[in-house]
Amino acid sequence: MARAAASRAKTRIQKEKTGAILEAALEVFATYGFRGTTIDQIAAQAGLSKPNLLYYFDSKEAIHALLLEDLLDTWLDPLREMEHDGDPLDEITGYVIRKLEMARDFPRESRLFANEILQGAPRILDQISGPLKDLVDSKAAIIRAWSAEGRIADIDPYHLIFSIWATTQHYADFDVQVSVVLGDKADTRFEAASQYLTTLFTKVLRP
Amino acid sequence: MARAAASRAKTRIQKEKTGAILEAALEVFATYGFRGTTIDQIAAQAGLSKPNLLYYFDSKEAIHALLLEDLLDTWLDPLREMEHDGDPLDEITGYVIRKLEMARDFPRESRLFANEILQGAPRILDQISGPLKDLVDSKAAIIRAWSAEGRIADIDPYHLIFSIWATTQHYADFDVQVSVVLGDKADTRFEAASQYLTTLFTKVLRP
DNA sequence: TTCTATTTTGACCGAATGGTCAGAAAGGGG
DNA sequence: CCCCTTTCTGACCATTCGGTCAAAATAGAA
Repeated sequence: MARAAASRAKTRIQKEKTGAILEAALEVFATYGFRGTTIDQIAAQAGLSKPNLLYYFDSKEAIHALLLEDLLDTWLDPLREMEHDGDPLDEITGYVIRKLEMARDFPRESRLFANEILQGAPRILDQISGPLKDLVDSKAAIIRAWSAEGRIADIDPYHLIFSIWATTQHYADFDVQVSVVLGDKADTRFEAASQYLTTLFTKVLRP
Repeated sequence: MARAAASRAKTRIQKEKTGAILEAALEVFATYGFRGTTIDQIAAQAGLSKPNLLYYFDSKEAIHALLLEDLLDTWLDPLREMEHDGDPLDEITGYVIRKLEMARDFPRESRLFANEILQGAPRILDQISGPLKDLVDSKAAIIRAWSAEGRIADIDPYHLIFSIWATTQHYADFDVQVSVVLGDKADTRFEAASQYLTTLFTKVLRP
């Protein structure tokens, strides 16, 4: 059967096909959102017939839910790495760089997340108000401590984090606009962004 | 008839109904994107029957196109106001503030734009590579001139503009996330953002 | 009040969509 | 090669979707 989200594939074919389906679904969901995506679209992208796809996943929701679950699992890893030990400036600019690398290497995941939030995050609201908020609270406390110790400037840690999210994810979510505006400089946009953002946050944080 | 986009309403009823339709469509398109939105949804939100809505607009595309046209017309106004005369720092932080006010007062317009870009901007690509790029190029030249004159720091004007767009629009497009993470501080998020972003860009631009 | 132009509705249509199912076609261990 | 399991397909179904149309209801100027 392989129904019920094919929780984790067993046979060779199951691994291949579920992988292809998730890959295809990520592409389509990231572009058109949940409601704007059709099963036929995903199936075509994955090179399967619709009934064949539905042999591996019970429904469109099931695919989307699995993608979101996998995403949320790794989405916050870069932030988790930021620790109180070590140089504050290095920790924060390191986080910025890791986040920018994620925008470069996993733009579809970034767009999937953006789409979900734009729709009001109906399926992941509890993940945001739970684990995500908790993590941000704990890291905000670290940043506040650094400020109190005079090791970085005195700034609002929450809005600092928002501005890191915004500036880095922008290069994934708004890539079309960024590339068109940059014209022939578009091919080096991530190197330029890396340098620009490092400078930006260094200046912001300097005590 | 009132067909063909009802270019500009004549009768009292036409003004009321086309206004209600566009208002409702903005709400729904901004949340679900073009393909994720149904005519019935817009009609219900506007308090009309579907055939009645289609009496005022030829198609779903027609409504969406008119919304985007109106949006693009005013979307870049805050940037246009930035001029070479006047204090560079005031000009740029003023732009940041105006952009943030737009995020606060017109979040649906911001989300509509975000949705369109996420989908690859299929309907407004020529607007972006044309007027938008031209405007950005001209303002980037002004910023570069300010840098050359030593009146602000030497930074990449394009990525500066991107970071302004990203940080301000974030408060509209990701409002759900921002509000949840801020918790009981959410009600003052725009005042706090205004202060934070002013500080941020002031530090970045100081020579 | 009358009369016409405007507005609204219900009934309808073809296509698309999410999903099912019985059976045919492979896979692959023994 | 056999035989059971896994995989795949075409045909089908109910619902939703975008959109049409003729006719009924309503505005509102004269």
